[in-house]
Amino acid sequence: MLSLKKYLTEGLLQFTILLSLIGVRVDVDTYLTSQLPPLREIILGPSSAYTQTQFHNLRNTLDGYGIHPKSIDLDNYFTARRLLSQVRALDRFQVPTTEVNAWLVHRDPEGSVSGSQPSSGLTLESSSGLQDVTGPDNGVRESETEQGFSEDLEDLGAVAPPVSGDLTKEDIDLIDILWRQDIDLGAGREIFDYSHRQKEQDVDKDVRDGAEQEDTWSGEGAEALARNLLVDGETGESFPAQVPGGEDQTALSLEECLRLLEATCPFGENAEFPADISSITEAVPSESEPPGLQNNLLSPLLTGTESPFDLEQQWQDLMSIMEMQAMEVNTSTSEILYSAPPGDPLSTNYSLAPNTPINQNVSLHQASLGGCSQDFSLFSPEAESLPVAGSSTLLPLVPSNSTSLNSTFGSTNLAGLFFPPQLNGTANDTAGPELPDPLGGLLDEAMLDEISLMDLAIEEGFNPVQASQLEEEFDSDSGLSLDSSHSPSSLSGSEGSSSSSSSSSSSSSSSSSSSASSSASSSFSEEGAVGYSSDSETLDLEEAEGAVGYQPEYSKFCRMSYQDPSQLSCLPYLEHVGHNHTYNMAPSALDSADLPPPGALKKGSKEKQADFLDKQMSRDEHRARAMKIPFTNDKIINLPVEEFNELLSKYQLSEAQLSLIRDIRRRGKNKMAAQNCRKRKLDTILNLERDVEDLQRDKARLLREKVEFLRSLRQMKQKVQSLYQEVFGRLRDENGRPYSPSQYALQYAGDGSVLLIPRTLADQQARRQERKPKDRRK
DNA sequence: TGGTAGTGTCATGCA
DNA sequence: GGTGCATGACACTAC
Repeated sequence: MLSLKKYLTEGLLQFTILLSLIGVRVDVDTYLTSQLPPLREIILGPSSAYTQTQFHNLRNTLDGYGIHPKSIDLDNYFTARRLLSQVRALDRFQVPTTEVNAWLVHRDPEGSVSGSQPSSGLTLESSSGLQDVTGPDNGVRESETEQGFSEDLEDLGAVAPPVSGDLTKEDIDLIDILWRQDIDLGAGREIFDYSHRQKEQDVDKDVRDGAEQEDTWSGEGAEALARNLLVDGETGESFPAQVPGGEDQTALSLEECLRLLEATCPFGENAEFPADISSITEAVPSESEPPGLQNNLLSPLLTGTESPFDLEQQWQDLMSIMEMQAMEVNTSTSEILYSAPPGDPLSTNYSLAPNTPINQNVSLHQASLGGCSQDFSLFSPEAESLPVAGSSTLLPLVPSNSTSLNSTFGSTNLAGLFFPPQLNGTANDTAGPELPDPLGGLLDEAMLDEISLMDLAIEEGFNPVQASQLEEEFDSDSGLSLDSSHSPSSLSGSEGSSSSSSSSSSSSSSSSSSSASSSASSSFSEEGAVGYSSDSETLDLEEAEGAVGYQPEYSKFCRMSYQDPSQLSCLPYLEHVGHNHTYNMAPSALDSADLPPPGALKKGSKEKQADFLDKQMSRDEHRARAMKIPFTNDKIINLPVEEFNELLSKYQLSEAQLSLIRDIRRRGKNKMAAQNCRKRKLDTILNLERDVEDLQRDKARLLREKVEFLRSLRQMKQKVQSLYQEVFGRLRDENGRPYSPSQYALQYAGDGSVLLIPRTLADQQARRQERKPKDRRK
C-alpha cells in the first residue's frame, strides 16, 4: 500500500511537473479536492494549498516583462485582504500545526522575474494560513492558504487560463538561447535565480523528501523586493523598478496605507501621520531614488542569527526530553521536536540542522539572490557602508547580524515582549543603538501583559509558584520522614491481613481494655504486629508441638510477603527459598540443618516434624522451651500489656522466667518494629521513584508546551514584522519616494495612533521604554 | 573470599 | 516511669 501511494504520488507529481514545464496548466486542486481526498492527503498532507494557478501568466505574456506586476489591481486587493487577516490573527495566540505546501514550478516563458521566485519548491508554513507564500507570480498570488481566498481569486479571474497553447517549442528554444547567452557571458541564469533553477531540478525530490523549506516571511520579503523589480528579459536579471511614471505601479499612496491600517488595525480611526507627509496622497516615485533604498526596508523583527535561547539551557531541555523519550513517557514529544516546522526555533537550536530555514537571513538572502546583485548587496554586511538615500549611511535594519531585531524594535514593547531576554539575548549583546519600537502600540497592553507574563514563565522554565511549591514539597519530603503519611501504601494490605490473626487472638480481652492499653492494642492491631503474628497454620503446629514459641521462620515468610505476596504464601515447605537464619537458634538445633523435602511433612513421622519445627525455632523459642515457659512466644509478644500482665499473674513464674518473657516480648516487638521500619523505607524509596518519574513527566510536558509557545511567538513575530514591512514599504513622501527605514520608523502609540517618526526620536522613545521594565524589575 | 541482601538484635529517642 | 514504636547501627547468615 505504501509503495502504491509512493508510486501514485511520485508519478502524479512527475507528470504534473512535466505538464507544467511545457506550459500546460494543471490545477491539481480541482482533481484532488473533489475526487480523491486520500490522494490529496497523500500528496499534500492534511491541509495544504496545492495549486498551480499561474498568475504570472496574466502579466507575463510572451513578451514577458511588458506588464509590471504592480499594474494589476488585484495586488492591492489581495494585499489588503492578507494584511487584514494577519492583523486579525494577531489577537489569537495559537499553536500552529505543520502544513506542507508544495508548489509546482513553472518555467516562465521568458523574461520571468527571477527574483519573484525565491521560494523553494517546498514551503512549510503554518496552517494558520496567515503567512503568505509568494509564489512564482511575483506577488499577485497571495495567501491562498486563507480559507476561501483562492476562491476569491478564481472569482476575480485571477487564475490564469491554461497557456499550453502560448508556449511553442520555438518559444522554449528561445528561452534556452537567451539563457545560453547569459551563460556565455559568464553569468548563468541560475546565478540570478538560483532557486528558480533549483526548483526545476529538485522539485520532485523535494516534494518527496519534504526537506527543503523556506520561511514564509522570506517569501514575503522576497515578494516585497520583487515587487519593485523589473526583469531583464535577456538575462533574467532583476533590477529595481524605478521607472518614470511608475506611480501607478509601485507606489502605494498614503491614503491607501491609511485605509489599509484602518482596515487592519482596530485603532485605525485614530491613525494619524505627521503633517509633513499628510499631504502626500499622490505619491510620485522619483527616478533619482537610489536603488535598493526601498529594499532596505527589512524586517524590523528580523533577526539575523536568531538564537532565541541560551544554548546551554536548551541543551539541558533537550536532554531532559530525550530522557523522557527513553522512558517512553510520551511519544508526542519526539513528534514535536523532530517534526517541528522549519520555523521552529527549538528545532533549529536542537537539531542545528544546517538547512533549517530558521535563519531568516539565509532565507531572505536566498530570496534576494533571485533578484539581482543589488538585492544581494542589501543583505550583505557591505550594505551598511553603501550610500543610501543621499547622505544616509545608517542601515540599522540590515539584518546582517542579530541587531536587526532590536535595531528597529529595540528591546521594548514587541521586541521585548515577544522575546524574553533569554530569547533575544544575543541580539541584546550585539545590539547597537537601540531604536524605538515602531509597533509598540500594535497590540493592546492587556495582550502584551499576557505575553509578558508568559515570557516570564518561559524564562523561568516553570511557573514560579509551581516551582516554589515543588521546592517546598521536596523540602518537606526530604528524608524518610514522609513515610507513613506520605505513603499510604506503607502500612496497608499485607500488614492489615497479617495482623488480623494476632488482633483476633487478643480480641476478647482487647475489646474490654481501656484507655492507654486499648489505644496501644488498637494501634497494634491496626499497624503493628506486621507479619510477626502466627497464622492458623503456625498455631496448629504450635499447639501440636504443645509448647512454646512462635514460628519465626514461618512468620518470616509471611513478613516477606509484602515484597511479593503471591510467591511466598507462608507455606512452610517453601522455607528453603528464603533465608534460614539459624544463628538465633539454640546450638543444639543447628545440627543436621538439611531441610526435608516438601513431601516429608506429609509422610514424615511426628518425630521428623518435631525435628523440623525444632530447627525452625528461634533462639528465644528455644530459651522459652528450655525455661518451660507455659505459653507461646506469640502470646508473649502480641498480647496487650494488660492481658500480658494478666497472663503472667496466672502462673507462678520464677524471676528468670519473667526476665526471659520480658526479653522475648521486647525483642519480638522490636523485631516487628524493625520489619515495619524496613518496609516503610522500601515503600518510601518506591514512592520517591514514582514521584521522580511523575516530575520528569511533568517536566517533559512543560517543555513541550514551551516549544509550542515559542513557536507561536515566533510566528506572531513574523507576522508583525511582515505587516510592518508591508505598511512601511508602501509609505511615500511627497516626492513619491519610500521612506528610508534608517531615517524613519513607524510607531504605534498606546492609544492606537500610528505615527511615522524620525528614527532618532524613535530611538529615544525606545530607550525610555526600555528603562521602564528595568525599573519595574528593580 | 569478599560483597551483598536479608534479618535479628540492641540502643536510643520520642510520644 | 513504663510502654510501644521508630530507627540507626551492628552482627549474623545465606547467597
